[in-house]
Amino acid sequence: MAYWLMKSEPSDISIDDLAKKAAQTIAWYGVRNYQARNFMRDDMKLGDGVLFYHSSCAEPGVAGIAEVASMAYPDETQFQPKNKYFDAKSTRETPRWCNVDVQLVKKTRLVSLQELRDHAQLTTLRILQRGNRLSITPVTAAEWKIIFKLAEIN
DNA sequence: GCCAACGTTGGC
DNA sequence: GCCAACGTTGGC
Repeated sequence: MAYWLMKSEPSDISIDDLAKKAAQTIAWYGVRNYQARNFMRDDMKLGDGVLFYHSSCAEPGVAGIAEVASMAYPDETQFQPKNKYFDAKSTRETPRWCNVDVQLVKKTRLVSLQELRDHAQLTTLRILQRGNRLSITPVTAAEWKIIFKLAEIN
């Protein structure tokens, strides 16, 4: 079992939006970075743990726990000409982009970016590294355990 | 809105 | 295949 941190802009899809979806599940569409895509396509497995992270907002941080709910499959938005994620170079025969489904496990208190930064044992967390912009990053079991516990403290 | 950091594109 | 220009990300 692997663990991941997945960024979402709450103005697009927040943890509360996810909670309102059918089966509290969404397709993680819109990833247009090869490294992030490869994580979904090559490494994600059903049941992998996901830290649902709010980015580009007033209070960036981990907002809840989710899990990988499907294996990767073609991202539908790449085929939709009016969609902002449309990719003219992608075809049904050889799709370029894929996504997994992500299902909410539970909303937690917000574990802020600052709190993550301040934690002595989280200095290795990928999103805290200088210049990291990847929207999907692996999380170690040790990091997961720490953040999971932090989120539990209400 | 700024800006640092990084990824992608495309001319050569 | 190099690399300058450009676009995007995301915290502040």
